[in-house]
Amino acid sequence: MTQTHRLDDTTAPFMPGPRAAADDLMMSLGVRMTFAKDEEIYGQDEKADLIYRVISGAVRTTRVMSDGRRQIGGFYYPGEMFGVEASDHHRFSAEALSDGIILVVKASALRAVAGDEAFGRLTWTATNRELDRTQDHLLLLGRKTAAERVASFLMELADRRGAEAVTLPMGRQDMADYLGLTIETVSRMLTQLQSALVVEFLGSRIFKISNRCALARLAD
Amino acid sequence: MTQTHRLDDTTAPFMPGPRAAADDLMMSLGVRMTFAKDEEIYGQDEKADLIYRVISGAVRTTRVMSDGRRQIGGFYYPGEMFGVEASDHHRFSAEALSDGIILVVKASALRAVAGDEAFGRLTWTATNRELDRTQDHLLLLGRKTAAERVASFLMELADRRGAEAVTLPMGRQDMADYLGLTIETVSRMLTQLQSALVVEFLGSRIFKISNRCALARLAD
DNA sequence: CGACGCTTTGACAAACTTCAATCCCCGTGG
DNA sequence: CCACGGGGATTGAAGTTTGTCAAAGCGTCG
Repeated sequence: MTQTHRLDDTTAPFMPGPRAAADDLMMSLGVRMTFAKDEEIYGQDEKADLIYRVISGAVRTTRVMSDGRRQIGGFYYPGEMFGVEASDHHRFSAEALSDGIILVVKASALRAVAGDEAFGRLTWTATNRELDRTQDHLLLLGRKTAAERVASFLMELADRRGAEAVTLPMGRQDMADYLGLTIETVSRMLTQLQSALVVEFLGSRIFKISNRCALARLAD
Repeated sequence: MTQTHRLDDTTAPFMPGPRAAADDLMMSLGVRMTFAKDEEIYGQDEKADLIYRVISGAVRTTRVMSDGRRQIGGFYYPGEMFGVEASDHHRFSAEALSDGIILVVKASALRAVAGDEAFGRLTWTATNRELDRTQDHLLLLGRKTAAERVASFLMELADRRGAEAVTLPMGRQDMADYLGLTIETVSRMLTQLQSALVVEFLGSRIFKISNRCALARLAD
């Protein structure tokens, strides 16, 4: 979807475009916390009274079944909010994909300072974007083939990060758990996309889209 | 919205559970409309300025890919609200599963009468439940086997309808499109559950849970 | 009764997973 | 500086699950 904020891996507080007041307040009220790779930011069923925003690094939300099967609900990149689930407890856990910095704000404090209305707009927007992405994800998992899933994933990532050469902040296992596949299938689809000259990999974690139309077509 | 529906002026039917003020207002402000089986209630990308509630019958929300593959986002039963997506356009279309009556309210009118706060609570709750269900659905589609998907589906339906013998308001194709399977696989899993004496079918559209624990275990 | 639509069943094919081996990148230590 | 080691990624072969195609069963409604 369209980003209201430009993404920036540096900790620069600059954000082009108009910003809501609650947004600024969040930056000034919040506490910056560092997280190591794979460190848990919050756990499933934990009380959800904090709001988070990625400053640097990236985040995944996951849910795990009793036998260890894992589903990743989403990835979050610098400038994006997460953990704003409106019920009182989290339904996914959140972990850092890499070492990074997360802005943490107490929801009640933000509400008190920003006012009900601004706070409501902020959480409403976040929840809404969340629902939107989850619904796209639903179609991907329910009805797309492995090739389409991988193509969709690369496409969305490239759109969200908006760079020429995109770095994957996650390994194959995380991609697989997001796409409902295995790492082997993900790997095979990636080589397939390279053979078709649709994307080019310059290392296992960095790629460039060679043929955007073809990729869009494959993603459907 | 098409203007070809006649309004139904039957008086408010039975509604289980406690109700909020905005809830009552919705019932009195809203217009009851009848829909025929498979009739569209709203379309994808249509403007979302109305709020809906099932009075009788049932509803599905669907998204269709260009080549016809279809994903059902959810089912809605009497007493449940739908169409409260917070962005300005619907991301799924909604259709009647069977002939039925839908309460339709203009969002802005409800807000004006109920007040911002009550209205906010109502839509917040609805959106939240929606996100909750969608996230469960995500895990189902991403990581569950065909047998687990069908078991989960029967389980959830039975819980939501809360009756001894539950009637399936939809055919196999709708179940398949919700579960990310084909009708044949759904059918096979259903016969498998019957052979295992977990559920009992008294016709293709009505079932009873014979062994709740076993079903819960299979659903994971 | 007969036709139609939906469901079930069977045989086969395709997609994806599993298991296992190898490769490759990258950091570490000699 | 280069060899070594280790973790993640890729590839291959075989297996399993699910999809496809086709036919038969079942129920309902004229």
